[in-house]
Parts: sequence; C-alpha cells; structure tokens
Amino acid sequence: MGLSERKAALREAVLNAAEAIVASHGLGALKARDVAQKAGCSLGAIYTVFTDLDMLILAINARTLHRLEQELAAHPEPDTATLNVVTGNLVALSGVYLDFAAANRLLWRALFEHRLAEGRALPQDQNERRNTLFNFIERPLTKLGIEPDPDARALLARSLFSALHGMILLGLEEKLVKMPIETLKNQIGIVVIAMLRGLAAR
Amino acid sequence: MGLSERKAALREAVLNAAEAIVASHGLGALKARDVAQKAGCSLGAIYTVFTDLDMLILAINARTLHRLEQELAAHPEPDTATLNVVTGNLVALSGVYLDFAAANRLLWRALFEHRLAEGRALPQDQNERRNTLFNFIERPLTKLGIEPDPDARALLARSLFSALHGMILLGLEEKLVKMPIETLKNQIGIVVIAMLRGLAAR
DNA sequence: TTTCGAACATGAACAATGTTCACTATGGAC
DNA sequence: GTCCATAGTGAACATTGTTCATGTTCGAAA
Repeated sequence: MGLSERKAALREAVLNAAEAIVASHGLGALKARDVAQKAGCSLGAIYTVFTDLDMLILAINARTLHRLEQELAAHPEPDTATLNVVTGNLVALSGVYLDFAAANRLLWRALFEHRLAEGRALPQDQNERRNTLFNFIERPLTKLGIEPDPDARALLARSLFSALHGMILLGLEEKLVKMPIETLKNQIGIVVIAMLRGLAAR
Repeated sequence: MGLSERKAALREAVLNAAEAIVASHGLGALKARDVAQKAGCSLGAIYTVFTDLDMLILAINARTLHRLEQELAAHPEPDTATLNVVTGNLVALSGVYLDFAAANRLLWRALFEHRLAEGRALPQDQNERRNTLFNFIERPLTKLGIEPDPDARALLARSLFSALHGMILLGLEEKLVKMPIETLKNQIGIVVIAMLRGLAAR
C-alpha cells in the first residue's frame, strides 16, 4: 500500500466512524476521542487527515448531500407537461426529499445545524450543491411555463424549496408531538398542490 | 431588599447579560464566564438561579417568544372575510414575523437552534407557546372557511406556518448569498397568495 | 540486506469551558 | 451583638478540541 493510499484509507475510516456517530447520535455527539476509537486510530491521527472537526463535519455533509442528490436524480421526469402531471411530479419529488430526511434524520439535520465559526466560508462546491437542490424544483416550474423570467423563476424555486424544507424540518421535529410521516407527506401534498394551482392561476 | 428579591434581581441580571450575548454573538458564544462577568456576579452565582445553561437558554427563548407573540398580537385583524382581505392579513402577519426574525436574527435563531440533551423535555408552557404561533395562522383560515374540520385546519395552519418559517430561515441564512429583506418579503407574499388561492379553489 | 530520511502516527499536555462544592459573607430575627 | 439560614464565591474537576515533541514506519538507495 502506497503512502497516500494509507492516508486515504485513514481518511475514509475516520469519515465512516464520524458519519456513523452522527447518524446514530447526532452532531452534538461527535467527539474527537470517540471518532478515534471507532476508527481505530489515535486522537492525533484525525488531525492529519482533517484540519479540524469542522472540516470533518463538512465532509460528512458532502456525502449526505451527494446521496440526497442521487435519490432525487433517480426519480423519473414526466414527459407531458400538464399542470396535473407536473404537480404530481413535484409532489413525488417532495416525497423523496421527505423520505430521505426521515430515513437519515440526524445526518440530514447535520446538514443545516452545522454553523461555521464566524468568518469561515463554506467551500465553493458545497454552495453549488445547494443550488442543485433548487434545480430539482425549478425544472418543473420551467415546464409549466410558470414565471417566464429566469431570475424570478430561480427565486421562486428557491422559495418553494425553502417552504418544503420548513414543513419537513418542523414536521420531523420531536420537540412538538411528532407527526407521522404519512400525515406529513399528506400535508406536503396539499400545500404543493395548492401552491402550484395558485401560481398557475395568476 | 428582601432575600428573594435579591435572588430575583440576580436572575434578571444574568438573564439580561445572557440575552445580550446571544443577541450580539449568537448562541454559540454563550459562555458561563462571560455571562458572569457581564452580569457582575460570580461564576457560581449563575447556577444558583438557573440549574444549568440549558435552562438559561430556555429562559432567553421564552422572552423572545413572548416578544414575538406581542408583535403578532398587536397586528389588527380585518373585520371583513373576503379572500383578498384575509390573504392580505396573512401576508401582513408574515411580514411581521419576517421583520421580527430579521431584527432579532440571532435571538430568533436561538429559538430553533437550541436542542435539549436527549431525553430532556421542553417545559410545558414552551410547547403551548408554539401553538400560539400556529393560532395566528389558523384564525384567518377559519374566517375563510377553508378546511371546516378543526383538526385538519389546525394541521394545515401548522403546515403553512412551517412553510413560512422555512422561507424565512433559508432566506435569512448567510451561508448562501443573502437575500435582501424586501426580496424575501416579496417572495413570501407571492407564495402566501398562491397557497391561499389554491386552497380556496379546492 | 542494511541504512537513512521523510512522511506518518502517537498520546501526553494545553486551553477552553460547563459544573460542583467546601467555604465565606451577609442579612435579618431575637 | 449574636447567631444561623440563605446567598455567593471561585478554586477545582471533568470533558473536550487541538497541538506538538517524540517515536515509528516505509520505501528506496547503497
């Protein structure tokens, strides 16, 4: 095994260990010493492959985001562009997003919980990834001819995504009485349908 | 000054100091020692009036929530119940919520960032407070006669609130390019109007 | 094969921070 | 003034992220 390969293997082990911890106990439970133990390496070794825990978390999030993208991308696009069909597609996409969030609750939450220390910027690609999410919503809007101006349409797509995101965020929240996933999915359907109908009728 | 009065004064001083820190530097900057210094008391004194920092944060959040409630309650209700009027009222309420979030960004964020250690429950009244927020949305829905079933209506109000919340959350986020408040307010208007129109047309 | 240097890994040590507790100070009742 | 319950103190402890002097390992050159 070459030197850089060993480093890559260590990086992978640390990342896997950290991901498992976040997935099962949340971001708040991510401790350097636990990661080291789980990864079977020393405490200091972590810092030879990640500059600090923040960067480790960013790597976890990048993975999560990538998986989410893949699931969304796997969803087939309809070939007709009637209001009903496109609406159904958007509802289905929302369902994929919700299912992902529910099945990867703590990892998904880490995506948004994590705040960088003041002044530190998100790496470029992480920002682009976010836009990818918006695009999944923008495409149906384009198909429907809602909001012909591209800038306005991008803004609207972002708004719709944000609204969806909020519903899922608070819906999965355990602080309140937890809502069954199916109930939440229903609510999302109702709201998405209403929004598209309302937008189309403008 | 009686003994319990002194205790109350200390509690107030600690709370004020902590609130000021969160308001200016965020939840993450809340350190026991800084609070003590700012409140002009010793480190240990904090723990004589709050069992731990979590409870202190809860007290800060209760205050913030109370202020938010007051601002929302101060908004006049319309006396007619046409779709346009009620929609306008809901848009205005959303604006109040947005303005509050923007003007108290870090305190508002603390409301949702804060997670209790696993197994610890939110105090009763904090939960009720949340429902109060939903009620502000439920009332216009009731007026419009949208969703006559009270349970379904409550659920829908919660969903609309969550959607609104998501738009504001991501809209004020600084991770992405920050959106000007006015742009965001516009988007919220567009979405609220579309949702109500779509819901009313069901 | 042996030797050597650079890369790699280690974990004790440090700093920051929440929390506790043995001790001190204080205020009011008598 | 004396006394004691209550309040307040801050040194000490536990937990955690991070660093760094030191030890270890690997691959190639001799």
